[in-house]
Amino acid sequence: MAFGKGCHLHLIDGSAFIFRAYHALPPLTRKSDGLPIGAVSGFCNMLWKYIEDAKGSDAPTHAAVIFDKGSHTFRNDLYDLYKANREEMPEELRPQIPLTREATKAFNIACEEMAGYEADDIIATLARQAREAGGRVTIISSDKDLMQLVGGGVEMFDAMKNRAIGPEEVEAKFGVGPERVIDVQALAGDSVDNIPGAPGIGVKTAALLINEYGDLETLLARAGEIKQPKRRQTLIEKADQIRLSKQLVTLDEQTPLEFTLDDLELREPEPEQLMEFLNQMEFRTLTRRVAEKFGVEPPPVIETVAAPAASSSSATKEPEPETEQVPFDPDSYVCIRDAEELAKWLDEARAKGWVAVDTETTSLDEMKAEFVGVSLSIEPGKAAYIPLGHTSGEGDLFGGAERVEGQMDLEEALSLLKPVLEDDAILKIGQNMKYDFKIFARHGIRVAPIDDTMLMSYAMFSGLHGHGMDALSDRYLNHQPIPIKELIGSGKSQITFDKVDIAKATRYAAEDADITLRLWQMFKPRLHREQVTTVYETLERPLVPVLADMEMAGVKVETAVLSRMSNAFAQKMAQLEDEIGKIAGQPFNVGSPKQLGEILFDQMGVEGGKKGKTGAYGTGADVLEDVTTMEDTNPEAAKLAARVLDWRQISKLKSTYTDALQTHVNAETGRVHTSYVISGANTGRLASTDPNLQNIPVRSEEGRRIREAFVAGPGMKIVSLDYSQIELRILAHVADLPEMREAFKEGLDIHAATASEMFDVPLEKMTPEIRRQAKAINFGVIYGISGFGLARNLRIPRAEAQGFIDRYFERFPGIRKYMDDTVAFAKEHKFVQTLFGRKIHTPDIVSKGPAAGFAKRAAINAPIQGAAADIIRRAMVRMPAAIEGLPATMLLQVHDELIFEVEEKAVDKLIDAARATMEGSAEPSVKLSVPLVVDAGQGASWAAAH
DNA sequence: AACTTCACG
DNA sequence: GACGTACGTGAAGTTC
Repeated sequence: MAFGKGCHLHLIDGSAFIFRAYHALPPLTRKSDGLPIGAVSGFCNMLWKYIEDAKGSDAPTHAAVIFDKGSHTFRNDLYDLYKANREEMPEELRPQIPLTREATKAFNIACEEMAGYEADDIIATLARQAREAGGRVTIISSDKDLMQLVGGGVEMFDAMKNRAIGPEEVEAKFGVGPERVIDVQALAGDSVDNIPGAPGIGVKTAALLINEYGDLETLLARAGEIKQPKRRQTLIEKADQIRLSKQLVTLDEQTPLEFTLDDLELREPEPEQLMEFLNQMEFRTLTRRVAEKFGVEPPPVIETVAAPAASSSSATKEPEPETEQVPFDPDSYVCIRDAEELAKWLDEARAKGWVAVDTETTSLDEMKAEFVGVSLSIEPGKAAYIPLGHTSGEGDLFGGAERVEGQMDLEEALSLLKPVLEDDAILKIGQNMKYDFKIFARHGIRVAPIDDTMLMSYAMFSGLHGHGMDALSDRYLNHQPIPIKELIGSGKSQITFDKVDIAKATRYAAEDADITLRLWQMFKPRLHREQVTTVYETLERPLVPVLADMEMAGVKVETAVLSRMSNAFAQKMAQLEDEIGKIAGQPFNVGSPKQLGEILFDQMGVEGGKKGKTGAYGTGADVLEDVTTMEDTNPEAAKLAARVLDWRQISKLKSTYTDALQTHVNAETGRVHTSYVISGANTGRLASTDPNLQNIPVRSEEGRRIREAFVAGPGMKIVSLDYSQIELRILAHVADLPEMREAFKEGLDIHAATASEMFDVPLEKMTPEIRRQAKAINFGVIYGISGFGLARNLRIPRAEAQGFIDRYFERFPGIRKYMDDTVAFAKEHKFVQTLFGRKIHTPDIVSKGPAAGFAKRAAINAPIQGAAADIIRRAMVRMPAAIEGLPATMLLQVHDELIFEVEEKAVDKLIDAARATMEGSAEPSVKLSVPLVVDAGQGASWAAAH
């Protein structure tokens, strides 16, 4: 039926329905997999009720549900702060948005949206068209922004209050008729949508003014006549802002729609289609109601395996894929070679609200990597690869290799990808997203929002297995991906990805995106079941952009300083080698523990045993140190050991630091860019690689000088802030040690205070030796103390060490309870937890033999080390906002320390802001019973800042 | 690739 | 009664 006179169009504001449903209902989840489903449930119930209610005498002939699409509209182009203070869409809600589209279609109601326009604009346009065609319109919404449309056959209906909104109701709200609503809104502004309006003028005053002058333009033209000086001044000065506001609140009645009113003709739901959807969502009640209504049998209820309340994770292979899995088919993957095809895929991503993304590049180093291709996946089995930088031939000094035909232009592809990658209504899913984030960031694209399957795995399964894609695919999808080696080879003959044939690359790269999407679909609901959603969302995921920015910033390193040190070290080493050769009676490779062992123990007759599976002599520093004490029995060996120790120290500094660091200086930036592995340590700590900047020497005077090469740029300073004794403070809190808590509150030297408590020595009579022993015990406790270990560390008899430990437990009874409770918890659950909910799995806790001992100590240590890691992660996530506007950059993290580069004049401000953020970062999640204290230092170099 | 050693918190 | 033991990392060099 063509739309015309006598027709009645119902327009449902879909977004309003969704939000109302979301906020009205408790957070329901789908039973079979834990998918959040509350908003969809509410949405369906509202639609059903609407259909039932709409059947009276005034029934609609045409109807549509209108949705917003994306968040960027033409209004953002007019005013970049439009809706800028909108809160992020709740995490639980995001995956439900596409489902509400599906629900609408299942109800057989037209479902419309339009990129670049708000739902309100589509509603305005349809209302105008219907009005002009002589029909009537009812807008199902109570949104005040739609009230400008009321009149001339258009009215609104508030479904919650069950009342119509006509011209009288609009006038009651705005003080003017519908035709002047936008004038009032332009003046009054709107804090929700961040429309500025005229400062100091609200709806009441606006209506007064409009009623007096007739309309907005007249008012602005005659603003000079206004008596109140403040009001007059505002209207004159802010006229532009008010006109802009009017533009923003005015709905676009000329939205270019791709459908007509006739397409919206109301249809009865198809019972089967509808029930299949409802059943899939596992809405039992509604499914039954619908079945009754249509007089058909409800479909069989989906068998659900109730999710266990506690964690169900185990070290064994998961039998997860219960439902039929779409088979992997590399031949089905699409190779995207032109803009039309890419646009098609991106539209599907928009419709779904998510897309898995993976990049292929020429290097593992994100700071050097060039784009070779991008792969996308929208649903399991459906993936595509966009080749962008494949080359052939060798290339030479004068020209790059030849570009392979049939590839999109990189810039063109990126310009199409950018709006999707930055659209906050489209979730970008990746495996190790920090890598892809950095590649895109270097091309001016900030990917957001994101999900990362590697980090999901880390949050759920830390301690159980690795989180690389191959391992996850094998374990959870029972699928072995194409090994990268098959494409690029290995070792010396390895090639870069751009040299890979496009057809092969498509099969490999698209598969990665496919796997990532499948893993995500499996992991997302499981985060809830494992109760680590908050950990993932507050401690893992938000770290991705923060770390990416730190890594991209890099730290300035003076190669000249390092080079000078290298030369000095080389000289010293040669000298020592010479001496060592003379003592040994023959030259040998000092760097070879095997040769050294044979010379020391076989030729020079030092008493000492073999160890290790290989049967080689142990020649570690502790062994050699023992040998140096044999001046009386074997003076030659003692001397040799001492020289070797010196040589080893210098060799280490040279090869690992002064030499290697220089090779890591990026040619373009002149700085060193480390890479942090978020899932690197089981406890929640980060790991730093390529190069590792978390183990730059500091303990020895010689080594510490390497930090002099880590410098600030001109006019800048290096600032270092570190948590003081954070692990002991956490121990004092979690193990409930009142004496230690008090010591921290009083700001005492904690090791001295411990010594005083243990050995009954007053603080003023403390000796360095007693304090040293107490310090060793304090650390021992954190590591899961044993008499043997403490004895070795302090080089005292085992019985004496055990005596210390007994005494410690006696004085701090909370310690023993903490240890016992933690181990018992680990045995029961096979994991331990930090204060912030991070889980660290300890499957070996039940094994027999030495592994059990390791697992036990790891279980004792993990909640402490892990909580400290959580605390600094929280600080890092908050840091960008905390130091916003300051000329400062966060550069490095070293477990309990954050390092910044700051303009000299802002050093004090930076320290204040960063310290406050760090000291307060446990809150509000955890209120510690001990204060967190942060020490700060500054200087031209890292050495000076420490 | 495994092992040893040693740098850091 | 014996066995092995501090917790968490990454990199370089040697050996197999």
